[in-house]
Amino acid sequence: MSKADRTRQLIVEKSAHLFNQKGYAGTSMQDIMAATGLTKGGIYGHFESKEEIALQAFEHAAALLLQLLSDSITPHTSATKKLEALLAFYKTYLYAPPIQGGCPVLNTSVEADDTNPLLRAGVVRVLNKLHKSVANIVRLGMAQGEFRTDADAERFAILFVSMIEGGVMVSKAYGEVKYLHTVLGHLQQLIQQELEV
Amino acid sequence: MSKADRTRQLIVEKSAHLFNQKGYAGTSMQDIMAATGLTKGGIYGHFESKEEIALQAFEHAAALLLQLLSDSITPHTSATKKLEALLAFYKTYLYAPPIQGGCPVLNTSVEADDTNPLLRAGVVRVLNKLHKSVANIVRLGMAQGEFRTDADAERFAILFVSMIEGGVMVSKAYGEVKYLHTVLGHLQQLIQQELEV
DNA sequence: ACTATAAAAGACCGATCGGTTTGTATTTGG
DNA sequence: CCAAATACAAACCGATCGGTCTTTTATAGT
Repeated sequence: MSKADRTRQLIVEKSAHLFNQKGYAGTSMQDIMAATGLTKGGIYGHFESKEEIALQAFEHAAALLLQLLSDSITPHTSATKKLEALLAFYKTYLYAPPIQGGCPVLNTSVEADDTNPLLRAGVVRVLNKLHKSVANIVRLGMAQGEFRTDADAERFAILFVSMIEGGVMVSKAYGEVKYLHTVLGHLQQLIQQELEV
Repeated sequence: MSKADRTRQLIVEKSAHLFNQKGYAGTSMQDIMAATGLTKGGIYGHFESKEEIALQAFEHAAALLLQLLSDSITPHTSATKKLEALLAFYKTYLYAPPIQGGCPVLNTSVEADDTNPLLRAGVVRVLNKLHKSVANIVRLGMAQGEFRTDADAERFAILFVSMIEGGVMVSKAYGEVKYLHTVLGHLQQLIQQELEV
């Protein structure tokens, strides 16, 4: 890994935390300089604009999240266990978030949906992956005979993702995990009542 | 209503739309000047800082939302009808939002939870009101014999609010109402399955 | 209508914004 | 180990940031 690549990665990782906590407009190049220990010359040698850094930072944060989710579900063969692994992941999410500042999809979406088409497009791509991930698990459960054959995988995936994002937002606002945990509890119940045979 | 009061209100109303779409950090005094047709002198005669405007703008947006929700539920006596009126309100929410830019609670919460304690405190207060509103309807339904006496009003309120916020966020990201509608459909189902006798 | 008062305009402030440029270190391939 | 290439520091740029202040204009009570 070349020096340039290492520096690029440093910038992306450090600014991912900044953007996720302070937002795109709320994060200045000064913030990125302080977090990386670099000067403007060093940063703009690798990126041509603050926006490009923000896009890369979001991609990094999203990739990390998707990787952790993937790591959670792959050990299990049972679809129920896979879904429960996702719930377990989010149960500790607010205590030890991979990127400080909460869910990058939620944060970026709310700031970018009316202002930044490129970031918004990135959010949509990640949301699609999340939906597909969950829906695929449901379909696997149907194929493995764990879940009802008339289950609606897409609908369940939408409920799963929306509810968790909502729970994360409310819990972050309050600074209490109770709200997210209530939502996760309901999702657990939903798996049993709507999916399992 | 004095000239000063009218101007204050103009500033609050116009900037509520701006902050809700572009965020606190993303909205400049220039934006507020352009939206109100006033100059800095005219604005800072009524507010002492941008933050004070943002706080008032959030209170205004939240009060408007709570008023519209109240207007939706008061005509009905049945608790089921009241809850369904809330669902109906959110069914058209993204088409004709009272304040452009989506849910002010969601938007403000996501930007402020890590950066602005005063705004975050406002968010918590509004979320409490929303939760109480829904929980009170559930308790009314229990008292009126519509809902099971063992229903958990607080838990239902948390699910109600979290799911809608999550649905709004995902639908706004996609620019499609499908996601919010799926969530609203599930809530309708939840009323029948978990609440009604 | 007149006058005391309040509201708004507009110039102005230092600080900071994102971004560029130039010179100096520091890598890196031969 | 050396030279061409690259990475970074630091000074610098115009524009814009939030906010102040003085002056002019408009409002309100009498």
